[in-house]
Amino acid sequence: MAAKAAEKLLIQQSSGPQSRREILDAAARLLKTQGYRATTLRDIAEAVGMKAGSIYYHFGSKNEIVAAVMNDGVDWVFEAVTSALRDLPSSANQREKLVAAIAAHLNALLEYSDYTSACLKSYNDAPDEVRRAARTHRRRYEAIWVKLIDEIVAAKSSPKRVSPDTLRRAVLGMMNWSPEWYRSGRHSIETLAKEFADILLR
Amino acid sequence: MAAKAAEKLLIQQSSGPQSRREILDAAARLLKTQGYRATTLRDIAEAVGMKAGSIYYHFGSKNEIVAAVMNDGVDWVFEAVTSALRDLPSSANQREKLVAAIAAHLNALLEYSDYTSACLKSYNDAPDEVRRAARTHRRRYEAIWVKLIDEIVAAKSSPKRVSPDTLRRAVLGMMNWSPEWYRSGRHSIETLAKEFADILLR
DNA sequence: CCTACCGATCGGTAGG
DNA sequence: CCTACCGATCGGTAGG
Repeated sequence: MAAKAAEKLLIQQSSGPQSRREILDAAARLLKTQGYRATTLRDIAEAVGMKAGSIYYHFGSKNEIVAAVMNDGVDWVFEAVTSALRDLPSSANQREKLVAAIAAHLNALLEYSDYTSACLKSYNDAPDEVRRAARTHRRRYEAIWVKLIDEIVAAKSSPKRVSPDTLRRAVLGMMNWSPEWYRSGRHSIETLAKEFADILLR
Repeated sequence: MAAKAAEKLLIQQSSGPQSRREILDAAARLLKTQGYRATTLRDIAEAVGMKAGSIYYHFGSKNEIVAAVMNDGVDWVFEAVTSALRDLPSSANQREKLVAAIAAHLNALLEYSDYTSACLKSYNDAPDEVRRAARTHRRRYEAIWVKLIDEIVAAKSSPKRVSPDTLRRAVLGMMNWSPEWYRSGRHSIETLAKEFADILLR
């Protein structure tokens, strides 16, 4: 009896880890456009062809889904920028490093990763419990920019009288504001990265 | 009978325009911290010591309140930047104009106007009907920055190879991202404005 | 993984 | 300006 019930469950559900990822993909896509409050479990369920209650077979709560999306989103852009810097020749100068980092960040945010843009869009509206979970990831990512900008300032490649904190906040602001105006196809991320670097460097 | 009912109404309500403005003030304060979806009519009503249904004595809908806040918020920062530029001596150079405009914008966004920050926070989550109403105001405001940045680029005071569009989006991004990290008292808007201008100018 | 449902809350309305 | 209420919708649960 119990075995038969278990068998029935196996037929009704898709392969476990796969639908988990499908749910996160759908949630990321909805979160990046609608934000935390407007994205309902019913929206997510419908996007993956499920009923609302079935989501709880894969996740314990809406916030667990949102937290997973946000953490993955930060980790994704962390990996993108880290590997972009790692792939640079050791002869690369400050400007080339900065352009590579900006391009990788913009690419994750604007083209590649619904997860990264979902995090940016939803972070401030998510409850404290979710934000606390994401904070560790965010700090790890921001450390990349602290180091990069500090190096630039130390090498006197940045404008005089501008503190490292302000310079870092400026570049993050320029980049993270871009979803407000960027249109895929109409703008080139490589060109934007070079322009942003030209603004920031002396 | 009808006169007596009207008299009773007059006793129960505060003076009309005043509570209208109180409602908008409360809505602006809630919208700037919680955003469009999380700000409920019950929140707004409670903040002004009313019951939820009574709000409809002053406004036709939640969206009417939100639209009024957003339009006022853009008009406020428009006036702040316009008068800051007007008050400059005619001998003012590009850098002084840019610093004045940035300081006025940051001041409205970070210190003075709940309405301006409410608009920034809520615009993307508000329904189309509200955004359409605000769009006219936003375009009028953005025209200030188009003109200012175009003048700077024409005077060759900006970095080479950076288009006016990108330079304008960069400064707006730097400024509009500031609510993410700015802490009143710990940062000086005057200092920030000068640093931002130093980043943007050659 | 679905059906059926719960309590809470939302924007808004009727009637006074 | 309040009381009392409406239909819709939310996150979440029980039971299969």
